[in-house]
Amino acid sequence: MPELPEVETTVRDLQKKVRGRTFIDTWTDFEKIIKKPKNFQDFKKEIKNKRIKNVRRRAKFILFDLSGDKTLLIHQKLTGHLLLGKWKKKGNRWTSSFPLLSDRINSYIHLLFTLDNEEMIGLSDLRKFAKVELWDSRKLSESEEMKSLGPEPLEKEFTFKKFTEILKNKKAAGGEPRPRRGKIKQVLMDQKVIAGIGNIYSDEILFEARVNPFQLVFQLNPEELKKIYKAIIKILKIGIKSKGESISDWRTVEGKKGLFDNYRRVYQREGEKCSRCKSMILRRKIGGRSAHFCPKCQKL
DNA sequence: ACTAGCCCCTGGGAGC
DNA sequence: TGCTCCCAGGGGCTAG
Repeated sequence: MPELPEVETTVRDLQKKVRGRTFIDTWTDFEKIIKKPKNFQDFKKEIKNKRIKNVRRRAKFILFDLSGDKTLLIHQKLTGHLLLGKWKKKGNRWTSSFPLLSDRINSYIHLLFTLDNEEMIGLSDLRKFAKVELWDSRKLSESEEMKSLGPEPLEKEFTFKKFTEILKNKKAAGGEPRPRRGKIKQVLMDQKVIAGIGNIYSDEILFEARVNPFQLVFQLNPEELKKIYKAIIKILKIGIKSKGESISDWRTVEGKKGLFDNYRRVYQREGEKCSRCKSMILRRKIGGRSAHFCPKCQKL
C-alpha cells in the first residue's frame, strides 16, 4: 500500500527522471480511472503538450505541476503504482522489454502517458482503485481535498506542540475545539489529522511507541504522546530511506521492491513472535481495518 | 455535525 | 483440478 514513504519515493524518482518532459499522448483501458475532467477524451486533449515543471507530494497524492497552470493529481490508493519505462502494444495488452516491468505485479497497466523522449509513465493497478485528476493549479490548492488535509509529519511545522493539539482536539466549525474521541490507530490514519499515514505505518509506529492501537487518544498521557510523536518521524524516515514497503503491490518507478520489510515488526505478522518480548502478535479489527500489535509490549 | 457501513475492484485463499 | 465464496483496504459517499 502506498503511504507517505512510498509516495515520497515515487515522487523523488520522478523528479529526477521526468522533470522538464512533455506529455505527448495518453492511453487507458479503464476510463473511469480519470475522475477529472470526467470525459477521457477531454482529459487527453487537455494534458497534451503540457510540460512537467515539477513533481511533488502532498499526503499520499502525487502532484505534477504542469505548464499552463495545470496540476495532474494521482492517488495510487491500494494497489496502484507508477512505473517509468517503455511498453509496446501486443494484441490487446501492453508489454515491456524491461524485465522488472514484466513482473506480474507491474503488469496491470491501465494508464500510459507517452513523454516527448519516448519514455512512458505507466500506472499499474490491480484493483483499479487509483484515481487521476487534472486540475487548474490554483483551484486544486484552494480545494477542500487539499485544504482539509492535516500537516505533513516530516515538515518543520509538525512540532510536538502542534501534534498534541491536533491529536487531542477536534476543531469544530466556528466553535471551541473539542476533545477528539477515537482510538489512536484510527486517528493516526485520519488524513485530516496527519497527512500520509496508512495501515502499515500506523501499526509500525504504535509498536515502536509501545502504545496499544485501541488506546483512546484523550486518555494518552504526555509521555505516550511524546513516544508516538518521535515514532512517527522515526518510522516514516526509515520508510523513505529504505525506499518503501513492498509487502503488497507497491514498487518503485523501476519496478523494484522497497526494503522496509527489513524493519516490519508487526504488520501482517499475526501469530509470529514479537521481536522484543516473544509474545504472539495479534490482529484485531479497528473500524473495518486490521490492526497488528504485541499485546504485551503494547499493553492497553 | 458526526459516525457506521457500504462501495469501488480483483487475485488469492479456503472450503468442498 | 476446478468451482464458489469471501476477503482486503483508502477514501468517497450515504443513511441514520
